[in-house]
Amino acid sequence: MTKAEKMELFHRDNIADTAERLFSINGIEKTSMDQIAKEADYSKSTIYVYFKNKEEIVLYLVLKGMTEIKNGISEIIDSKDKSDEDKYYQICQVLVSLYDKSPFIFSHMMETIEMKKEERLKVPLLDDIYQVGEDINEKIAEFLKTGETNNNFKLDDKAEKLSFIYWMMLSGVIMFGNKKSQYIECQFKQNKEDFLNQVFAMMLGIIKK
Amino acid sequence: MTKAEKMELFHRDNIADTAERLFSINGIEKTSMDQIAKEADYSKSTIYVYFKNKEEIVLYLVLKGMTEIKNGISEIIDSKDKSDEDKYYQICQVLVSLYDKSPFIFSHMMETIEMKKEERLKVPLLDDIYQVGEDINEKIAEFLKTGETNNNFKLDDKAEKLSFIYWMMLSGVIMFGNKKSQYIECQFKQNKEDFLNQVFAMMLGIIKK
Amino acid sequence: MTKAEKMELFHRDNIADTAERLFSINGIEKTSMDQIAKEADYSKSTIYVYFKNKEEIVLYLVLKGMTEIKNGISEIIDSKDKSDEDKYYQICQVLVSLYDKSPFIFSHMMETIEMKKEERLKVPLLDDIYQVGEDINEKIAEFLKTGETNNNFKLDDKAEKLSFIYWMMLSGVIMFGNKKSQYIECQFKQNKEDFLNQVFAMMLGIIKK
Amino acid sequence: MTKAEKMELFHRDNIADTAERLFSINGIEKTSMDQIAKEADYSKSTIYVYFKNKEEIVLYLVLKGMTEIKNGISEIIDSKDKSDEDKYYQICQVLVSLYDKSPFIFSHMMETIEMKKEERLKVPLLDDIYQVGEDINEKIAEFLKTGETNNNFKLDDKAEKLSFIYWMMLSGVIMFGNKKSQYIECQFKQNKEDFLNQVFAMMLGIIKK
DNA sequence: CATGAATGAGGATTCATTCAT
DNA sequence: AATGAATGAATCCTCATTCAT
Repeated sequence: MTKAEKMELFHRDNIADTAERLFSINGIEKTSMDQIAKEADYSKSTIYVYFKNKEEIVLYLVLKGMTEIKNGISEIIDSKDKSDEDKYYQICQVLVSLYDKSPFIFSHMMETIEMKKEERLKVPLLDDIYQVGEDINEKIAEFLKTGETNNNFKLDDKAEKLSFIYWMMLSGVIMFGNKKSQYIECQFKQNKEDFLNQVFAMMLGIIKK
Repeated sequence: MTKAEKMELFHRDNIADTAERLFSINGIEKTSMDQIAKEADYSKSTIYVYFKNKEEIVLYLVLKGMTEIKNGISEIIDSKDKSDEDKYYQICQVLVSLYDKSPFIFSHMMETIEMKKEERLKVPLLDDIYQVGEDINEKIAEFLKTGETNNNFKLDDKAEKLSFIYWMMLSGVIMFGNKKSQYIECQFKQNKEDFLNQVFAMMLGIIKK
Repeated sequence: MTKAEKMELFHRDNIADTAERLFSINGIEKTSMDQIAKEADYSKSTIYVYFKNKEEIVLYLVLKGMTEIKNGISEIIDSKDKSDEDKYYQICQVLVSLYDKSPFIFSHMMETIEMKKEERLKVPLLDDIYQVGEDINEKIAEFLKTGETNNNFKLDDKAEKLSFIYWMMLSGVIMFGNKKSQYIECQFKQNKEDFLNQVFAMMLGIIKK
Repeated sequence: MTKAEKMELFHRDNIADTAERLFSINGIEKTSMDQIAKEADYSKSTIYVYFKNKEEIVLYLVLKGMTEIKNGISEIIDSKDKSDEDKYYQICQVLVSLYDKSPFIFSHMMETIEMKKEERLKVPLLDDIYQVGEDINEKIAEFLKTGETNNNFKLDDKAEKLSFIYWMMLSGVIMFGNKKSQYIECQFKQNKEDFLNQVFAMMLGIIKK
């Protein structure tokens, strides 16, 4: 990595981090490029030097967030001294943490995916995001298979598909649970964290032997 | 209902239906009042005669959609000649149908809920929507309890809470499943409907005795 | 006056009174015909049966207000048992009272006057307003002349002109004094009424012998 | 002052001057941002680069106008070779001139004043305007006191209060006199200027010894 | 006589993006 | 490499007024 590349990365991260903060507080739509520029202490045009447009900032952050998840769950899955059940709950926690930091990434992860690689390549980062998504799915699939081998899980379908199903249920539940946290507290006298853990447990029941 | 009220309702529905179509295609934010007016063949100002603002159109549609769900599942749950399992799958189908027609309602149902009634009452329809949501939850809770009585289900927690958990899982899964339908078809060689039914079955497993 | 005319007058006053209230609270520009109609409990179109447009309501009220002034000060001036000085202060009070009730009339009285009678006649009521204005001026002029005859006032110019000058000073001072009432209270520890009376006294000094 | 600041000032003044012209002709409310932009030959959005909103243009002009008054009358009051009476009439002329250029400023000066400094600070320029207003009042008060010392004036109250009273009378009279200039010419066969000077003379009589 | 219904014509403000320097 | 300057294109919403019934 040349010095120039390092500088570039530095600035991109600088900008992206600021954007992440603002997106998380006010949402993507209600965060203007002006705000990002001002808050990150760059001129608005400079933002456009490092990112082609607003969407690219979003995608950059999504890629970053998903990579974090990938690394987070990989580490958990690859660790030797944990039970499969522990691993499962820790994977859930990785997602919960990401939501706490960058809720808007979840909205993006729930969006339509472009299946034609050639189309994806037209938008910078889009294909990378797809790949990381696939990596995550494979990693979880691997975890499920290992669990089955270990006689902890019982899979009724292909691991890759089950992995995807878990992914979608978890994402949906975490997003929903966070949005409705007030409702949950009022109605069930239970904080969001406990509630989510209860749901995670129920979901685990599906494959637990 | 007087003739005048009928006319009013007619126009409101006319406008709302057009909006529903546009919201479903382009999303709420990217649908402008101009578009709705043009497409519904009213002048822009006339739209404002029937709806106070854009949000009211959205809420009108959300209320309508949720009321449809409520009625749909009530009918199913109250019917005498169906097994509890059949009822469950049919409830799922009600949600699936609504998504097909008005996906944006799901986005709204996943949004934060205002818990202070006095605040809800400030925005027309908001409290009605809340009430219908509660009705739906209660109805599903009732269904779960009956299922338990019938020895078909085994509930590990209060029916109302389980009802809510099912609600959020179903909503999340349907939304996610639809957004990712292409992915599902490509990866798992399975159409969206079958896929969703498989997930519904897995979820049923949680409470099935 | 036929019954029909009585009805017409009744409705006009009904509407105008409501408008007066709203104009006084929110100003003319910020009061919409919708509001007037709703508040007066007529349909919006009915308003247009009794008044050609919004401006006519304003003019109707201005005419009414100015006629009240005219009558008020005429009564004072024509009364036998008051000193000229008392009469002066009472005239001032008539204006003060009108401002309290209908501040917006003052704004109108300070507006440009159309001098060509043929032009005035094109807008309903405009010429009537002009005439009442003239009447008021003449009445005050008469008062000043009597005061001079009584050896209470000393006029340095024609009474009609002085009358107009007093009219403009009084109007300006009352309007200004009301708008700045908070400032007056804070800076001079004096309530608006006392302050205005002090100014009226100073102004009286100009002609007092 | 850097070149950039100069440019900024140049554009602000460019825009403000155009607005001033339009405001003077058609009034503030009836002048649209579109008009200002078109007339000043900027794009509408560019206007918003230099002014936050329409109100800020108004306040900018009000501040400018009042500062002009302040400087104008300060210069007059501080000059050594004029009689107090001359100074008085020249001060009146400063106001008359401002009205000729920017009548709408007078309307603003006659509006309610926000007395809570914290509230004023929320709107850019508002507090500055207040301060300049105070400066003007103090300067006139100083003039009155000097006149008293010089044995030319006889003050019956505190100079600051008299200063304010003169201010309000003058503003009111100039505004009224200008609006009614046609009436004055027709009725009294006298041009506006002479008429106003006559009124100024009468007003001077109040404090003249 | 009263009005329900409909609308044309604005109007303020926002913001992502471009481009010359 | 960084940015100051400028803007085109939207977007939501308001309201006085008309007209057929």
